Amino acid sequence: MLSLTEENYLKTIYRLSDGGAKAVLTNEIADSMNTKAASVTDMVKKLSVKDLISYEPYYGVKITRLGKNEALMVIRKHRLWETFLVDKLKFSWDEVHDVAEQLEHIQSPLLIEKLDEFLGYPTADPHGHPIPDKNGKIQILKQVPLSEIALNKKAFVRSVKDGSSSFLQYLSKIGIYIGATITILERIEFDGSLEIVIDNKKKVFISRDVSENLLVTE
Amino acid sequence: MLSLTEENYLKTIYRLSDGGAKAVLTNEIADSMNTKAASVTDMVKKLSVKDLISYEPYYGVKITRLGKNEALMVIRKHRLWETFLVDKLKFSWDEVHDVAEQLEHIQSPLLIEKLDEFLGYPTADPHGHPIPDKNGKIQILKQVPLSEIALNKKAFVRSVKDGSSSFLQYLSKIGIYIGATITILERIEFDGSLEIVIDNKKKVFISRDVSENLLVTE
DNA sequence: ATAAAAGTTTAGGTTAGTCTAAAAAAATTA
DNA sequence: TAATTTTTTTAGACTAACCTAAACTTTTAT
Ligand SMILES: [Mn+2]
Ligand SMILES: [Mn+2]
Ligand SMILES: [Mn+2]
Ligand SMILES: [Mn+2]
Repeated sequence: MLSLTEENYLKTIYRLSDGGAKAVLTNEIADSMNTKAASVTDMVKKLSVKDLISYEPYYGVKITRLGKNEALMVIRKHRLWETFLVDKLKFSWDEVHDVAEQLEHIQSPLLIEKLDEFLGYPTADPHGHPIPDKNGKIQILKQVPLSEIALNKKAFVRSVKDGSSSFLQYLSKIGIYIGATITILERIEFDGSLEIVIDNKKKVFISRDVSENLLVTE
Repeated sequence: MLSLTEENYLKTIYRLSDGGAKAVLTNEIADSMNTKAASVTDMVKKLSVKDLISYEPYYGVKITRLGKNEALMVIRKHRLWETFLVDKLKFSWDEVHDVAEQLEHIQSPLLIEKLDEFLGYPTADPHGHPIPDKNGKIQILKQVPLSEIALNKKAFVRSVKDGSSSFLQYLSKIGIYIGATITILERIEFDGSLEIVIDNKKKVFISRDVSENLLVTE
């Protein structure tokens, strides 16, 4: 069984490698986890011995099938718990991440099975992120940043790229939520900001940065 | 903030001291936690510095008001989680303890507040044990072991003294649950075992040991 | 192609929590 | 009361996860 720390490393490596596609460098992991490169080197050696990643000194690490599966199970737990917190306990979507970061490490297959059932086998968490099923299968929806949508085309908000509290709180404040309808009225040449209308009702201006972190479908 | 280990020590000391009443010896703690006396000595020094217990070498430890409150908050979390697992996720009462042992260490006052509300502010867990409120107040019900009840008097099962899986599974098997009605038909002189009738329907024999671990009210 | 810079690993330490074995204190027994 | 046994503490070590500083590779720049 993996330690809390090992689980966190695997999750980070999985994310930084874009789901196992590319190799990840020591410093990337260190930056992402707020640790030092020397600590990362120690840990990747450990994970390597357990066949969760393959590690070649100076060349970074690649996650193995085994490691990928472990990472997906942690992500599954994280997102199921976030869904529980929002759907059942009435947390707002900007309050759940830190608590889920703790809950994701609870070890009990039965608990996750029953939680999943209790929630009605959800396929996405409160931020629109897909929830892997018990076999690690993820339902992938092709989404694009709002910034790439043409003028006057209706788009539906599906997920957020950045899940930080401040971003989520800002979205709530201006009336954007998962499922909202957005139409771009004007694209400002100068800074790439957009004038949009939300749910055919509310007109607001959003920065390029915001539009790039909103993923939508047409 | 307390570590998981510190929380577990405090909970154990609280329990072994009968809620703070009496002093607890090093070896009692060691036995109860499956550690060694030397480890306990180290930890009680640490807890003592934090004013959670008072410790005099060779004389055992007494829990302070502060330590008692911390212990009660861990117990509160443990019992709320057990209630959640049984009431919402449909765990059976013999499956919840080990998972709650993990969940009790999640740090989030908001989570516990919302969980309590979601469960309808329960006052007892699935084993009939009282749930401290957010101020640490416990509702005490005077209960007696079934072994002390007179013949042919109706008694209601309120809680179990022993919460082990095997005991709980046995109770379920013979039809005893929290709230069940029990009447003693005969007390066997030889070994103190009892012939009882459950819910005015089912007659069974139970050992003295079982009758001493069932707490009832008349 | 060599020197400088950047990135990574190694060496050696720290802390929390654990252990065993030895020393010390308290309790029990003769 | 003195000897023995039991309990507790101290001393010294171990592991997981972290750190800083130094050494070593790899990359980039001259
Ligand atoms: Mn999250
Ligand atoms: Mn985590
Ligand atoms: Mn329990
Ligand atoms: Mn615990």
